Amino acid sequence: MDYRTHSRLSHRANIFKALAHPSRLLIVEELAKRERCVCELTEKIGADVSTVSKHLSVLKNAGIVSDEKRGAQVWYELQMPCVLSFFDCVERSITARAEFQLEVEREARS
Amino acid sequence: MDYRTHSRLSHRANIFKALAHPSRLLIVEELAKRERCVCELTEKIGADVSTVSKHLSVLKNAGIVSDEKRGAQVWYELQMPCVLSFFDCVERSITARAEFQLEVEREARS
DNA sequence: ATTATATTTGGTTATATTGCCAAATAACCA
DNA sequence: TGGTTATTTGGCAATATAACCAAATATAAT
Repeated sequence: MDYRTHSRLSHRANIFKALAHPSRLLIVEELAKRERCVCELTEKIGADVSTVSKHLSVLKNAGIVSDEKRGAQVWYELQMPCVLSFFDCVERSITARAEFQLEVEREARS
Repeated sequence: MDYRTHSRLSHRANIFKALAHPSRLLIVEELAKRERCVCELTEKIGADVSTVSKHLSVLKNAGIVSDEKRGAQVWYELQMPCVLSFFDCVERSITARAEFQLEVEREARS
């Protein structure tokens, strides 16, 4: 793989990596509804605030969310709404696979 | 986060995780053009065959590709073509961010 | 039958990720 | 001012990933 290709794909991989965690996916789903402060997201996720803060920093560095400080709180907003359409793609694939598995098992039984 | 939500998001995260590596993204791009055997992909990637084989197994376990053995070779095929449309989404975001950075720098200079 | 090619698997080492705690920072309130 | 709340950062321990080599397996070729 030449340097230029590797650089392009590494950049792209970083965005996938940022989304590759259940808590961060929950954050994205919540931010798709409306902006949220760290305390609200911490409540939803049920982990230590410091952990959630680090997850948010991963998403922010990838350009997926942005933050804005208002008073003592920091509010996060989704900056890449097109990830949501990929969730649909993933969901369809998961469903298709589950159905395929059932099919295989049905055939194995018969 | 309740158990059901966590399970759903973990599953989804596994798909993102499978795509979160430059070599695996290259594999997806190549398979988007046509099916490929392991040796062809190994050539393109420029890593040890065993490494490429393991990358392929990650993609296969995630349901992103499928494999078929023909003679001594194993041919891989893309099973989740909708990932390609997400690449566009990611690319647009990367470009938008790069332009934003330039803007910030321009303002800083003036 | 033996050799060569294609692919996967096991093992090891190096590196990256994740989670929590403690501490630092910042804004608000009494 | 002093205390409380919201958030981030540093550090550490546990776990997960990734790369290569060596070895195992399967097919093709001589």
